[in-house]
Amino acid sequence: MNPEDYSEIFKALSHPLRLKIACGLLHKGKCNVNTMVERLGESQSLISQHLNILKKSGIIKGYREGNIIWYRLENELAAKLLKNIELKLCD
Amino acid sequence: MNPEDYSEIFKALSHPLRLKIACGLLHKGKCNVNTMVERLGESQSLISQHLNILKKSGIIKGYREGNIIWYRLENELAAKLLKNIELKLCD
DNA sequence: TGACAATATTAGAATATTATAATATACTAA
DNA sequence: TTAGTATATTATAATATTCTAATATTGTCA
Repeated sequence: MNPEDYSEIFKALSHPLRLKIACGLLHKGKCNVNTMVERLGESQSLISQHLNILKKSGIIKGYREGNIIWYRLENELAAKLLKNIELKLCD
Repeated sequence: MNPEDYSEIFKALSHPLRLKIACGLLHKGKCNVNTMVERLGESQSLISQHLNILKKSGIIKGYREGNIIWYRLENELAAKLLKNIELKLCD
């Protein structure tokens, strides 16, 4: 991991909505898009776009189960970083 | 601290150069601008601009000592986050 | 004071990010 | 197959970030 790699993780977490999503996943374990849409009160498109950014940075992964895609946190560094954040942020 | 506050800290650390600066300060304790310029091989203006971003986010503070300004990490959350990063990044 | 050293600020072009709106894709069940 | 549900993608306008080059500020010392 070089500085660029590290800063990419920080960058992925540098948006309030992505931070909420990632933090939620840390504590809930998994979540699907529509549930995030409801919980976070943002449009489906916006949630999906931000999920994509988290996905591209390697922080989360999606697993399809029939009609639904479950997202999970899949990055140890991100998990460690998120543990420094107060819980009440997360749902 | 709300999600926006947290994400600002991440944002400040989301650039490779700022991450190097902050990580350097974590481990060296303090540093002045010209030393950073030499160590990081970037222009004085660029270093100064990025220091300003770190300063505005409340991650670092500068203390003048005559002609020189010493920068220090002054944020507990940032310090905790940076401790999750491999040391060899830091000088 | 004037010259110099250390640092900050500004302007501007190039590029990246963000949110909205509209549309597309993938799967399920009837 | 068709309708419906869940999610992804695309285009676009607005805004923000980044870097470079030039200039300004602040403090020291002769």
